[in-house]
Amino acid sequence: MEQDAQHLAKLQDYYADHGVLPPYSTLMILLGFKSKSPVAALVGRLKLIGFLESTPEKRLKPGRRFFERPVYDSVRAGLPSAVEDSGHNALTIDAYLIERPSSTVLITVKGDSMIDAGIMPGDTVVVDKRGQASVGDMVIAIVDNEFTLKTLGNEKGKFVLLPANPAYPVIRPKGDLEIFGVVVGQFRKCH
Amino acid sequence: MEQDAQHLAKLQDYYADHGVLPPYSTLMILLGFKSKSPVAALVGRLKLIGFLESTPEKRLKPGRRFFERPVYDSVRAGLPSAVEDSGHNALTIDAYLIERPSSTVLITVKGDSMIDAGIMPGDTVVVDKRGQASVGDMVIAIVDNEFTLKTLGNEKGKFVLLPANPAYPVIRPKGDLEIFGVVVGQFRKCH
DNA sequence: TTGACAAAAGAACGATCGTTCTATATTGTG
DNA sequence: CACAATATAGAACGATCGTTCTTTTGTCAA
Repeated sequence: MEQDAQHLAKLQDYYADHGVLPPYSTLMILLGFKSKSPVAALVGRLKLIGFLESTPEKRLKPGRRFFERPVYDSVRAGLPSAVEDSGHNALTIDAYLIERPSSTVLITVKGDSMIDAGIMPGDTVVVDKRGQASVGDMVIAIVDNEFTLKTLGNEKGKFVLLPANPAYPVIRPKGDLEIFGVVVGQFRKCH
Repeated sequence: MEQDAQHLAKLQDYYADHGVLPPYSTLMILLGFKSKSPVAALVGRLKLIGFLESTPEKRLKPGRRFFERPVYDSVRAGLPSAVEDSGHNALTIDAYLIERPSSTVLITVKGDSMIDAGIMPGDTVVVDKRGQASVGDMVIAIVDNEFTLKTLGNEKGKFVLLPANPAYPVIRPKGDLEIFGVVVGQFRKCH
């Protein structure tokens, strides 16, 4: 159906508002139907293409592609509002940023020592917890019992922590360097 | 009850897995009860303190505080396992960055004209499609049939587009200015 | 050991769920 | 305009929902 995209959009907004998908009866009103039959048909279609699923208790739940968003290029190539698109240019942010969920944590950034790397105070970084890193990686290191976000560098065979802000000094650990994890992504909300 | 915290944690995990809260019958099994009464009591308690709510259809839904997570400073507070938080209130990055799914699209950034605003080439910005914006908003404007990412400014009563990079000029549209949407978030994958 | 209280088990209730069927309305086509 | 194909309206179904009640079990204090 042609309207499926709009109906799906309403469903997604409803979920964003309420944290829950509505039952058929509410869905019926929400979409402007006067009976449940078209709702059942719509749900069936959205299930087939992966936007909805059913729980074992026969309730509606978000499907695999429910959180996908369309991706535009900077060059305006028309209006790809197509939901029926096979998802070639659509992605969910979580799946994109997080490759190993079990070892991934999020850390809020304090300070502007990495500002030249495009990481600003208040940003959240996606960190893959692992004790080892390579030179050039952006890492969360533990210095003086605090988390520190820096780029891992090498100076005369020893690891050093490089800020991305000329106002900050290079950190040269006296003993060995404890690495908490490697930064694999970053995100920020504007206001 | 003492165990309420653990039960709530199981509920939160279940929601993170399924995107849905379970009915009492499933909840009963999930929490290890053999009847629904203790579940009803637990739900009642969690509702009182704002972690759960009921929909008009009498279904369970996440309450105001359901997505709360403990906030830690970047000061390492002892337990490395307790660090797994970001300070924001959502279980998924998608839900955190996207408030209006139906009008939200993602646009990949080309060029470094907004680099001082922490937006680098290759980043993806989260854009809420709307034709109107306020001075100071970061906007996607349409100039010469291409998307342009700039801050909306005001100069002698006329809208202008301000880059966040001294190497770029201020854009002063001759006619009227077409706004595609407002940037509400940004994210980036590191390699 | 006994008694008092709290928590859980179990059963029963009307209401609402999602599904499915037929009947009616709408649309497109020749 | 008439007909065929679709989509929606409406009604009915058993199943499951969340609630509430009574009964049983468990726990601590006297």
